[in-house]
Amino acid sequence: MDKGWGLTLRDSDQSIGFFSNKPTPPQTTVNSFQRMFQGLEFPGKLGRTDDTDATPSLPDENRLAVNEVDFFSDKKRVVDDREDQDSKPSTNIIATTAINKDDKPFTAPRTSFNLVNTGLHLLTANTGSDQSTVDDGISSDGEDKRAKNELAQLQVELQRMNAENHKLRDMLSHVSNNYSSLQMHLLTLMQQQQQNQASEPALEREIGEKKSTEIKHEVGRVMVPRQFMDLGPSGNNNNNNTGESDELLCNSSSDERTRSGSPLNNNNTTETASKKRDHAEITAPSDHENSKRPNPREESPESESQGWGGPNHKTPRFNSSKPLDQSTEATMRKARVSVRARSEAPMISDGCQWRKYGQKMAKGNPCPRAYYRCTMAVGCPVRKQVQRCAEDRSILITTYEGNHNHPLPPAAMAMASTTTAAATMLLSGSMSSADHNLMNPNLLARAILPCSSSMATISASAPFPTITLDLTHTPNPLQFQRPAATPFHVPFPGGQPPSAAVAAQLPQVLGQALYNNQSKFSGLQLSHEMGANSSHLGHHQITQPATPAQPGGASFADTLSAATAAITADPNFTAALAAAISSIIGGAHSNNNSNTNTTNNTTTTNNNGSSNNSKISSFPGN
DNA sequence: CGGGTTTGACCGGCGC
DNA sequence: GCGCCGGTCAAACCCG
Repeated sequence: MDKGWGLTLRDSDQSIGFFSNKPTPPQTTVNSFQRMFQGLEFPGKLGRTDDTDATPSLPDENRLAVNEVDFFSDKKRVVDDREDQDSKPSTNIIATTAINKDDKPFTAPRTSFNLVNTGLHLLTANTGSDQSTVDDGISSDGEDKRAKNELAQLQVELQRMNAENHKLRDMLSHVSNNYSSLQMHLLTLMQQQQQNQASEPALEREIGEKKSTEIKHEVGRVMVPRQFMDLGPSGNNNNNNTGESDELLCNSSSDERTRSGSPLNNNNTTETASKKRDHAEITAPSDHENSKRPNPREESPESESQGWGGPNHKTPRFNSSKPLDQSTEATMRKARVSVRARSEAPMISDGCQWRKYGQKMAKGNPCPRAYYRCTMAVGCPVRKQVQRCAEDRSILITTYEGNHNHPLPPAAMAMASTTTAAATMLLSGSMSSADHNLMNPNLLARAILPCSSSMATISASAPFPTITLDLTHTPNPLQFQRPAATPFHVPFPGGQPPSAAVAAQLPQVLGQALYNNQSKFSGLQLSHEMGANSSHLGHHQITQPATPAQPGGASFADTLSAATAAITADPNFTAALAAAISSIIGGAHSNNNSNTNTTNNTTTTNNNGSSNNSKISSFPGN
């Protein structure tokens, strides 16, 4: 006897019903559905995974009695534990259960639901022997027992599904990160190819014929930014300097370094850096809580090699057995992303979890400098320094280093993307220490970031390449001329000092801007406007709307105009800024969905800052 | 009690 | 060689 059953999702004014005229309905009571759905995630519509034609029509014999129960009549909301849950419309679940005239319980095979948008697989728990009845509110003891059993089953199933959901989410994050890495890899290669074609003459003019050959050699090497996720050891790190780029971007993987047994080393590297630690430490990076280590100096590789650099970074653990591959880490200069923002809070929110591991009084600044390391994963090499500006203590300076070696929540991807993008760019500009003398970093910076202003500076000539986002100044739109020796500037649309919360998002914006600009202009600028006109493009883009500067065909100036309009129209700086950046980069990656998402997300962003939930944009795949 | 913070000590590089 | 300084450690402490 066919028994119909149904489930209706009511989203706003729309009701989506799923009815089955399969021979047997799911053996689940309404209350079971309710219990099952409570606590589950319903970001989207509900569907069925069986091949049943979900027609609302029921066989006549099934239309005997219908109980429609609002699962959430108790006003309990289904809480999506994901970060973006707030932005999702609430969905009420209505279960429509058809029963027999005589209220006999259904006998049903195991029927599965799919939460379409989430991959959640929802199975109605039942067994052939455990029959459930429609809960009419009047339960006998036997029914109570069955209900309890069913509840237990459902809870177990729910836990299992939640675990599966988490696993799937993690997998998705992982895949996304890998995608990002690969894309950056590709773009970097493309850029380098274009640089080879376009910039070498300029470089040769600039640095001389003799050294240009070295640069050609260098550029010809694969400077592959491997970051975030471990993409495996670089295949051609035999070169003395190549490893640096790898290091900058893939040093995040402490595991990799551990597996490799030793850091990369550079022949050019003075071995004094590693002389004292040669014996150490190819130890397992099981630290995280290094405070419990008996020998603190034998800490995880990343923590050793990923010191903040400067005169003190403890990079070098020279392993003489691998002199070539390991050399780079000794000379590794850490790419840093420094964010200056006005904030009264002790720390800007960037979506990551940090553990403070030290505080020092830095010279020349009465404010102490705090040291944090990422604790979202064991052995994550990412660290940051937080210090207030000596001149203006309302300005908080946060400096990030390293790349996360773990999946990131959306809120944390902003900073991670930034550091990666900045590192990529800085790598392109700074290369190795040896080549650094040959390569004008600003030259490369111009190539990567044709727009310039006063909002961000890139200091590739520092001991450690650092990009500084100065979010405390009003950008000067007229400042587009960059003397070759001055730091390179990156403009940030928006004419007011953003809050720290916004600052937490801006690195993402910058990162994406860098990222996109890098790909967008690497060929364009270098090939067409390299050199004296390198600053022209940035101005041009602002002032001449007709510039067809985007591969996607859209006018860059148009997008900037739109950005300006967005900024002026929207008091919400975050949203406006995101819209602006989205517009700016919109054409760079026509296939980059994140651009679209940028705008979309922006419109729903809570600008106040709690940046964790606001996703200005996401790196492709990050 | 576990995790985070504080803070003095320590380490290592660099400049003189 | 020595001192300075940035970065890190880790025991003690704090807090929920």
